[in-house]
Amino acid sequence: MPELPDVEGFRRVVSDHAVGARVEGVQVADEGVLRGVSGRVFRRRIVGATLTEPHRHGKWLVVPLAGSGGAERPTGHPTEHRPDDPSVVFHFGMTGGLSWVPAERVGEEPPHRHDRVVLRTEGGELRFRDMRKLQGIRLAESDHAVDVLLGGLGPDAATVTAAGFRQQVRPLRRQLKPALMDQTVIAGLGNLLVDETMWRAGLRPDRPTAGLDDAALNRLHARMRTVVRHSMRHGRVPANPSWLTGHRDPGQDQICPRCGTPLRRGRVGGRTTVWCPRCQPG
DNA sequence: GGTCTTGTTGCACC
DNA sequence: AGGTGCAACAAGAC
Repeated sequence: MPELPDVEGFRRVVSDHAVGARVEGVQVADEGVLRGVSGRVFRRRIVGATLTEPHRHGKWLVVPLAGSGGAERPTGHPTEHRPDDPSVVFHFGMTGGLSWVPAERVGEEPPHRHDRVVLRTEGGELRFRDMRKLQGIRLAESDHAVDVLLGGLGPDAATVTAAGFRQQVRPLRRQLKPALMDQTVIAGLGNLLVDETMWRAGLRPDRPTAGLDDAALNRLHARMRTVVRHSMRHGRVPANPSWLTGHRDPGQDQICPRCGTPLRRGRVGGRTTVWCPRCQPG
């Protein structure tokens, strides 16, 4: 599932329920989702720390910690994140997710077999579930380490300006869809969002980026922003009848909701791609 | 069995 | 250097 809007939904889960909570325990059911850190170190760093306001860049979710690891401090438990405090950094791959289970419901909601890591706080549990373990959880030791980790990403798809978008895309000489999927170009777009965006912009996914003038790039940017913002409100890419997303898959009608033409299905940039041959001519 | 999958990385190759 | 294609990661659906 997770593209930018899904990750935004996970950010809200943390923001709405877990900010200010002190981590009392960490269960690592499957160490395979921890990247670059052992379960032991991860647990030691996190237990006793307080979760602070999360932020998202593209498909990455950063949860900064206040205070870290074990030792009680004379001042009590700090609740302000400082630049040299660590952050928990999530990437959800294709099948990851984050949910909040309030303490009073923890008993009724037994662990799912794909719940890989659980952070327990007084108010409830933050559960990281991931079927395939294509990505996972990292621990960045400081804000600088977060910057290094995420430094290669392009501007976030939800906030990039038209000028920023043109600047990123214009120099490229490649197919449009793989360009937009590339997280170093624009961060946050996945397969569904990109197909939706190009369908609305009337551009074929396999057309070259070269030849798109400022007006075309501005239009593409505007469509992208509409798709991304609408999806963010839903916390996922909506399977709305007026969206390509509601028609693209076998089991759906696979008819363009705008013109009724049968949709085309193929591979572009190695990914399953759906487009309307009439609305998206060369 | 085979093929497919809403993500990313590393590598060979052009 | 920038771009492309493929395998790998892992686990399930059809």
